[in-house]
This record gives sequence, structure tokens and C-alpha cells, in this order.
Amino acid sequence: MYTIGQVSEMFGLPISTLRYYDKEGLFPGLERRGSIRLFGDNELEALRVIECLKQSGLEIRDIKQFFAWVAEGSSTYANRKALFEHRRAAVEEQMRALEKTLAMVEFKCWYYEKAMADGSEDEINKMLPDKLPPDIQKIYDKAHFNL
Amino acid sequence: MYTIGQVSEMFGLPISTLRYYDKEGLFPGLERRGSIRLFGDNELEALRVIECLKQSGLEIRDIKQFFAWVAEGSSTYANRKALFEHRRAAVEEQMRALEKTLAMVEFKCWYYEKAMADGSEDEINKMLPDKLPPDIQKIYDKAHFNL
DNA sequence: ATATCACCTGAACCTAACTTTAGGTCAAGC
DNA sequence: GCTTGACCTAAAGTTAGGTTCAGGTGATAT
Repeated sequence: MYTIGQVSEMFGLPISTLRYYDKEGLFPGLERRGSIRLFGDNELEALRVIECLKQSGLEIRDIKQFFAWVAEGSSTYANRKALFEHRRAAVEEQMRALEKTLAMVEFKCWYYEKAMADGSEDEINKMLPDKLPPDIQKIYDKAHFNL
Repeated sequence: MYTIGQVSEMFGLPISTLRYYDKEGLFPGLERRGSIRLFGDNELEALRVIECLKQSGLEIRDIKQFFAWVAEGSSTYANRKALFEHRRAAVEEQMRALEKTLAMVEFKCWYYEKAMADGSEDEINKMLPDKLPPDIQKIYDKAHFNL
């Protein structure tokens, strides 16, 4: 069993955040000795799931709903599975968006490197939008069009 | 030249957001006819860059700084290049985090599918943490440890 | 001429996810 | 016996990124 301070260290989260999560109902079965919270393995795994669901784009209130389903038992397996299937689609979508973003960022890295080498953007502007070097053209197109 | 309503349609952004961006200084050279904003190609490319920088995790005030550099001319190429190099690292980091998130989500999809088939989590718990089917073990480990 | 649009402004409002504050308990070390 | 450190609570405060509101302008359709 761990204290809130230990869990804070382990996960790199402020103590205030852990208390906030608790207040929001994200640790349904959390034990206490007196008023002091005792985090067990269930709570550590819950925290991993919280971080996962948060990064997937879910809001706290919906994460709370998930833990309410967990507390409800095997009758909610279908709900929980559906939740994670939707999260999978959301994360896959996010990855596609990030790839497009990365293409734009890489293009701009090349852009400013060349601008610095040339002393101006003139040479680049002559190449836009479709006479860029082949490898650069690929990331430019990825960043600017829906392929 | 496009009106704010047309740009709103093109980018799927609320008109209020475009006005907010303008107020925050994200379209430094924006033209107007009377009080009416006229968006040109520069502003459309600016919007693409805004969306890119936002998704990369940059805040509005730093995006504003970038456009201030653009307005300042060729003396700021190095600043702008450095900005995008940092954004590249940030996006790559985000992608690694998302992959871990995806692994957790995929594991949980399998988990609840099996729990529904079995009628309980007992069989799964017997397999945890290192006797899962090989393909599932891989995503479980990716989700739970820093590889 | 009048009504309807699409646009404008400044200011107030909103929400999520925390964080900070003020005041309190309790066990251990000096 | 008193101070220090780690914990506690409820309530107020903060921040980013918008959104909504109230009131106004000016071109076009009826």
C-alpha cells in the first residue's frame, strides 16, 4: 500500500491532482486509514487507465462513468468494451492528424533551413507549390492536401 | 479574397474563433474593406500553420510570437527554424505517447472481448501479468512498461 | 421602405482541469 | 513539550481557449 506522496512520486503527478481525481470519483474502492488515503495495486492500475483515457481525449466525467461501470460488475462488460472500441478509433484518428502535423513541421524545418542558406525565401517561392525537391514535395503535399 | 464566413466554411472553424485569432494578432497583415475582414492566400496559409502549431502543443501566445517574427522579416529565420525544430521533437514525443496509449486501448479491447466470452475476468487474471497470448502480451507490455 | 443578411465591436461569460489557500490532525524526533 | 513533516478538508482562485451577448452598420431582396 502506498501513500498519496509515494504515488505522486511514482507517477509524476501533483498530490493535488490525485486528490482531485479521488474527489471526482476515479478511485471508487479507495481505502483509508482514518482520513489518510491508501493506494493499492487497483488504484495504480486505475491511474494507468486514467492517463490512457485522458490521452485518448476522454473527459474526466466520462472516465468517472467508466469506473462506475467497473464498480457495477460483469453486467457492464459490453459498455466498457464499446468505450474502448470508440477510444481506439479516436486514437487512430489522432495519429493520422499528428502525421499530417509532423509533415507540416518537417516541411517548415526544411523551408527555414533553405531560407537561411539562400538569405531569402525567393528561391523557395519559385518552387511552390509543385516544383519542390521530390522528398520535400511529398511532405509538403501531405501537409497541405487530404491524401 | 474571402470573407470571414467563407473562411469559416473552408476550415470548419466558427467565425468567432477566426475573430478571436485576429484579435490575438495571428493575422498581422490582414486587410479590411471598411471594417470587414478580407482573407487572402497569406491568411489561409497562416491558418494552416496555426492549426499545425496548435496541434503540436504550442499556445496561442507563442503562435503570435511566431507571426511577429514572420512580420519582422529575414532577420528572424533562425528563430523560426529553431521553433519548428522544437515542434518536431514535441510531435515525435507525442506520437510515442500515443502509441503507448493505443497499446493500452487495444489491450483493453481484447480484455473485455475475452471477459464477455468467458463471462468473467477470472481467466484473464490467471494470465496476468506475463502469461498472456504472445500477440496480446506484446501490447500489454508496451502499455505497462517503458520499452 | 422595410426586412433580412452577413458582417462589425467590446465586454461579459463559460468550461475543464487543476491549483492554491486557510486552517486542522497526527506521529516522530529533539 | 514543541516543532517538523506528511497528511487532511472545503472553498476559492486560475488559465487557456474560446463563445455569447447586446447593440450597431451597410448592402441586397420584396
